[in-house]
Amino acid sequence: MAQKPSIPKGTRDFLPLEMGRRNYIFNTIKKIFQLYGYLPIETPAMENLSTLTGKYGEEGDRLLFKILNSGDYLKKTNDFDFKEGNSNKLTSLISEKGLRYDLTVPFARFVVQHRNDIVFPFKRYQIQPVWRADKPQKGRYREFFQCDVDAIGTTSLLNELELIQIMDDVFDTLKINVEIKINNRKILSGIAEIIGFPDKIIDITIAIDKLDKIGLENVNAELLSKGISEKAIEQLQPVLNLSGTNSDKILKLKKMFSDFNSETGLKGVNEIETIFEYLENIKIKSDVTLDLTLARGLDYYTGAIFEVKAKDAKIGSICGGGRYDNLTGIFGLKDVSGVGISFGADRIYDVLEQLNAFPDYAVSSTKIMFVNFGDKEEKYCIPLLAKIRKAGINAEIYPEQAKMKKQMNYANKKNVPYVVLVGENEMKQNILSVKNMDNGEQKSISVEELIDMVK
RNA sequence: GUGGAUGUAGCUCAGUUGGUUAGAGCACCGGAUUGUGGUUCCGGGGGUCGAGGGUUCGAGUCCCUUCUUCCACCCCA
Repeated sequence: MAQKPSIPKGTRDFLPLEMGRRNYIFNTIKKIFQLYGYLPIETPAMENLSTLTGKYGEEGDRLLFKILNSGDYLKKTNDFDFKEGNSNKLTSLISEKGLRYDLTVPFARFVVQHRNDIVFPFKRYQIQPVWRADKPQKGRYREFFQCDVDAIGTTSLLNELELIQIMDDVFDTLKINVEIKINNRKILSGIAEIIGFPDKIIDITIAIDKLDKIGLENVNAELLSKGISEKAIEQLQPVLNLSGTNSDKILKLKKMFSDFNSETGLKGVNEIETIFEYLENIKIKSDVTLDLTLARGLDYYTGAIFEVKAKDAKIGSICGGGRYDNLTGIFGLKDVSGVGISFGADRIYDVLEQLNAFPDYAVSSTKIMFVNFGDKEEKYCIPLLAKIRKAGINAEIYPEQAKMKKQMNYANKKNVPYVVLVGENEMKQNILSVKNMDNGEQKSISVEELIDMVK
């Protein structure tokens, strides 16, 4: 019985047209990464679960795709495990591998494992799919591509600057208007410290991250429900209402942190200030704004955090990242700081589609097609084809001796600009009848002339 | 994980208060036209009406379950 073909929820097939467009995105990103001296690496689709779990917070663990052990995957379990109903424990017994959730954690693992084979500071880029067991919706897929750039083994803020330049370059080249938001985890820590709830930093950041979405009142309500005192929330208000230019904000924050003697907060502000100082000397097309409500959920960020939003399209962030001081520590390599960002290729695709901003790039497909008239003609055409291909021109011969109409139709649908007809007459005279599919004109020329014409 | 909408031909969709053999456009295949495509005309193939169960003389249509896709929340690229 024929079954209806389908693919898993949240995954997609890509047609040739879509692949052309996707490659346009990947190629521009890749080119810019290389321009800044980053080198490519790849890591496997699956990692040991021990590498992945606990790195993305509770929510992240839930979204990990786990792979069932091969063979009799139940052999390590017993009746008690099932009766107990502890699915976390059960999972560890039947699954030891999972699909990667992002490219940053596998990269940290990679750095530790290959520390003797790479040169520090190590600048790498990586363009590969990642998987999340999320519920799919607009701009959210279960399999999607991330394009990561990270510099690891250096605390220099020049890296942060470079990443901003890369973001600006990429979106300028792709012609997407964006706002680059920047913040610093140390500032957020400083604030949590000042208001007396340093342990609640995660709850606080998640709440204020929602400010532009749910409004000030709801944020305050959420903070209260997370056990933050009213007095502390009161203290937080000037921060939430912080406005003005980037330098205004920096000045106000500086004052606040020195008044309250918060070393961490001050350090964060200084970092931000340095980055903005760097930016003064170069041209950046995108808006770069200091946004204190930018929190980002990932637990491992310790310094700068970035997020990019498209101004003219309604979709989540299309790029994000930050600095992590101790990601390699979990794998046994201490004191290696890194910073990186990740471009969401699939969302960028959606934005470009919404904006109708894909260029009319030349699809690199067949330029010349030979019509197939019969056995004798086939044999005559084969060396001609070889010659054309040798000259670097994409060419093909219709593989069957089908009706003219069918062959012409094929060429037409594939947008082949030139069709070559070689029958008895042409063979006798040693010429080709070449039809221009745009205007329908046809002329008799030699192979050499054809090559010159198409080249 | 929570809530809402959705599903009819390969695609986009009609289908009356439940009533004969479920339709259209596009796409596909063939012919008009055996060495000339994109236009036109004529013809043709294609459906477990998402799946399973129920109500009914009778279900694409009503009810239940389940799955898919989309949207919102959570979270995120």
